[in-house]
Amino acid sequence: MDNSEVAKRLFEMAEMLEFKGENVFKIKAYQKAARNIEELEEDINILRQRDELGTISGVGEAIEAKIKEMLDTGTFKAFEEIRHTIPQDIEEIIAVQGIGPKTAHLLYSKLGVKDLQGLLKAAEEHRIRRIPGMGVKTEEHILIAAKRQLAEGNIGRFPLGVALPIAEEISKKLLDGILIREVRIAGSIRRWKDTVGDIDLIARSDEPEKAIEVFTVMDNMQEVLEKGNTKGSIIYKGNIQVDLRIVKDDAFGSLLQHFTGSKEHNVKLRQIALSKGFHLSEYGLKNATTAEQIPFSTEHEQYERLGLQFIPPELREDWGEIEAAMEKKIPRLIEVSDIKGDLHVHSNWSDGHNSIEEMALAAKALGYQYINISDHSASSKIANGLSEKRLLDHIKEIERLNECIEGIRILSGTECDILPDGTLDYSDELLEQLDIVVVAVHGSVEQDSKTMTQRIVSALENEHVHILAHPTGRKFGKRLPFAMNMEKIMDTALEYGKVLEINSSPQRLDLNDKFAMMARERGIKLAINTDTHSLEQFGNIRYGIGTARRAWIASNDVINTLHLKDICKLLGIS
DNA sequence: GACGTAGG
DNA sequence: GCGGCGTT
DNA sequence: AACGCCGCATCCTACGTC
Repeated sequence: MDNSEVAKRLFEMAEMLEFKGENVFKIKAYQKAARNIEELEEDINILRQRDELGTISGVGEAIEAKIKEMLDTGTFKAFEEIRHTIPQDIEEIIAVQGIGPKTAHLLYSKLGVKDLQGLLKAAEEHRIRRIPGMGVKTEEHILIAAKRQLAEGNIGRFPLGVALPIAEEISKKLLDGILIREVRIAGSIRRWKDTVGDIDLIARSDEPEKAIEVFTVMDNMQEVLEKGNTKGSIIYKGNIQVDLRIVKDDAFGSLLQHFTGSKEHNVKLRQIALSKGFHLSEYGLKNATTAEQIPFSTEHEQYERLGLQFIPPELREDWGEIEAAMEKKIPRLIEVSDIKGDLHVHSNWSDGHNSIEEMALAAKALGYQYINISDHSASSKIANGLSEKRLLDHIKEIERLNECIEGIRILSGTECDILPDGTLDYSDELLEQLDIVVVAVHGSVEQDSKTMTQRIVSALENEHVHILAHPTGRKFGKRLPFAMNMEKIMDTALEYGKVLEINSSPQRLDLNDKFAMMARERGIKLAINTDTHSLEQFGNIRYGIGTARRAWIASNDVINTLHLKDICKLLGIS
């Protein structure tokens, strides 16, 4: 077992103890030990060999013995014993809105509820309201929440590309009335996380209660979860939860910061505040001795008061940004306006909707200096991929257009399939005639890790290749990432000077934040492209930029921030 | 007012 | 359950 | 050195129910 597996077991143990209603501090002790093991630099097996398990903070006599047992046998007795006393599907019950470990345990011990179906039945038969402590309202809520949980297509998290447009739509509607002056999207959407659990909004209003009221009766509202003085919570069309929070204007910055999170970032900020003698909350700082409240109308002021440089929302994950901000070492992150061209664009020659000319003019209108028309290659039959002959015509057409369109350079490219054996879909002679060669895996996506890795490595070794598009192939709700060894692929990309793509399509966002960070740390250059198939999809660039910012990426890590002249020089384009 | 749940 | 503290 | 005692709580807040 490695560190994370040991930590996971300890976390599970804590959860089970919580369900059992064990001593809170005991639960916390397990969680603390697990957290510290997770963050450990060294391999726990090596610590064990040196008999230094006890030096891990939070690991005492009892947990040390359990870790040893785990390292030897893969589990420990106390874990197995307690597991048999707890129903298997308890997690799906705790996942129901409004039910936590205490209620789950109560329902189990009094009614024998051990899975979602049982919960539904208990609610329908009105058995829940008879338990002391539970009432009619609680039962009604459980019934609705359990049904929602069981509903078809309930996936829990939503791709950012689904949630953000809904958040924008709701924000606009809320601003229609006169009660609400300003709405801001907060939470994980504001941090540009690739999937989000809910939509978090904050607003400014002189009459918070009325504003919340308006929110809870808005169009497409399906269910009201909460309606208070400063906060409302609804289920919106599409089964997505939306929370709205309102505070007075003077604390708007504090609220925005709080509701943007992440939770881990907030906890750390609050610890810093404590060390300076303050309590931090969504209302601002409170002097620990005098209880004086200090609200902040902007996030900038609040960070500054804590002795920190301003931290962009995308970095607020407790991935080292707070330490960097203390030393004033937050980098200047890439922005949409840094992008000078799009290197992955489709036209109606393959599966795009618009002509090359239309795409070029749209890009020019965005202020781009160049686009790479990268239509599919012959093997992508469904995508109307270009035969060798059609590719030659494609090249000629681009030549012709470049002569008559001013103000933007159309690069002649391809999105060439990497065939299952690692060879490319076009001959080297043909690839040589192109300005930019983008390669990607499309078919045979089920290959095992070794084969897939070698397939991509072979492609990257080809001297004509410039960019690997959507490297992991994932598509939200449709396809998991390929089985592949990303380390090896990155090693190869670095060795051969190849560029990895951050594909901005909101169903892909591939590379994701973590892999993009890994690439940046290794010094691999990136390209942030839209993979657009229509004029509107150029707008997806914001998703790719958001992902890049989460990876701490700066303008100079990305090749399509270069001016036309410089990118031509870099890629050897005449 | 206590408790449980949920939110970042 | 951990770990710092005072006590023996 | 061994033992028992006791505070701890990754932070701070809102809402609904009983």
